[in-house]
Amino acid sequence: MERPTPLSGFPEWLPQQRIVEQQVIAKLQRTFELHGFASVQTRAVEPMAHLLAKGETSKEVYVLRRLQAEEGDNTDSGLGLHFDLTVPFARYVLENSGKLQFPFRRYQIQPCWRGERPQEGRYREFWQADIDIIDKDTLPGHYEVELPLVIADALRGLPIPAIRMHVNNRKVSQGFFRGLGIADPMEAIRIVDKIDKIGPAGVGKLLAEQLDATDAQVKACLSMAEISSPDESFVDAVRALGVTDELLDEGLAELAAVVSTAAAEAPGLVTADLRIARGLDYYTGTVYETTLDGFERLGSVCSGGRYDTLASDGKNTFPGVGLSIGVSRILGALFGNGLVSATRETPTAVLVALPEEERRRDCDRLARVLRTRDIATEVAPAAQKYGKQIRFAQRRGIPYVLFPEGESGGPEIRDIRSGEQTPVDMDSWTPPVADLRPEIRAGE
RNA sequence: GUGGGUGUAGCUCAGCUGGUAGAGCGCCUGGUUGUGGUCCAUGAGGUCGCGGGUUCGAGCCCCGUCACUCACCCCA
Repeated sequence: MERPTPLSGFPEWLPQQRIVEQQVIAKLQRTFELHGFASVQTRAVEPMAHLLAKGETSKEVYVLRRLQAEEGDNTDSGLGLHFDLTVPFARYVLENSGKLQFPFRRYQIQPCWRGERPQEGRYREFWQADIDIIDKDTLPGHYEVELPLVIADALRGLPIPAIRMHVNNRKVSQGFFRGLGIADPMEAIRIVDKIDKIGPAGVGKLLAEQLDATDAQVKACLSMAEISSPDESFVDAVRALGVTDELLDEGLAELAAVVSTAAAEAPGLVTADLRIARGLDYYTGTVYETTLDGFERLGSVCSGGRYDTLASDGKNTFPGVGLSIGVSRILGALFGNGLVSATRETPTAVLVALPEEERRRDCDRLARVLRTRDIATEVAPAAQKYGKQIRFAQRRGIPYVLFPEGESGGPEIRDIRSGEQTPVDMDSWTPPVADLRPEIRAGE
């Protein structure tokens, strides 16, 4: 086999990076459970009809197909890999609605696939950590306030840059455009969302060309898009533009509730940012986008929103609200800039040195004793010179080497960072907690 | 799908107007004969992405192709 080359867009981490990923995921998991979210996993595939029906026509879905199809059979399986975790979850809720208790809070940490051209921060296979709260018939607004706080809690304590959550409400944009007399409010939302990329002039041009917006309308749209505030003051700013609409009022009230509560509970976390739209059009209320300080160019690392009709079978409707952390996007950026790493690249805390091959059984026994106390231990691969064996540990970041027989005649443990070596009682010795498992840290 | 950039040692990269392929780091071995890191000395390792063309001669020029990468689109 030729030497393989990486597949663009399908990242694979090295063991040390994987340790970081595992610990990040473990932290997310712990926090989500602490907030009462139950874990759910869904299959990798969904029926194409389901994937595409949710307004995701633009999504580049990977389609599943059997290689050994019947001759002349060109049809695919009708299955596609999911591109997020919200759509599969909505399907799961409908399918199991009779067995679930509502409101239902679940978290889901799985890979997703999108057949897009990869570039920095965008992969074709990537992990999302998703939380959603879904209810039957109606969903109280307080959940839209709760979710950002859970996310902040989950990311707190990890060695990653601060996050800033930008929040808007679909009703605000939609109501505003409608009250303004814009022909196609949804299209207007999409255009205004590009303001960071193409600037106010570009947005104005598109609004005029594609939606026949008048100069006055364009001006009002741009003014609206520029509104941003860490508190409720955005409400007055919108009112000052003189647009009245029932939906707009509703949205402003909801958004004000989210922002003011967040400001009180987690100062600096949330900003009302009226340009935020989100491409996915199943959102009906609050929408969230999150930037990492210093990595704004990456785009959003945690997005979501409220959806009222995504999970609906015509008879029953299950409105929900959710947020998804882009685990791969965050880690890829941090790894790429050497901002986070693990203290070692293996779980092993102790390497048992091997004096000679004939003593391997004895060394295995020593290792077993430590393992009974949850100390990750391995025996040296070969009875090389001790210098080599110590180096084996050092290269991997293993903090301790255990010598079966030191000068004292009994087992001795060596902290290879300090070089300190002391006789050890095999039945009681345990490393400091910090050395028990690899830990994640800022920097390389 | 469209456009730009880049492919040389395990990694990061030099390689002049076309003339027999280099460095740093890493790795092996030894100095140190069974206790690492520093230092010193050695050594191994390359289909120059792949295919074709021009030329006495191609890593370098031309054509094609593949991969990676950046941007557009869209998004975690």
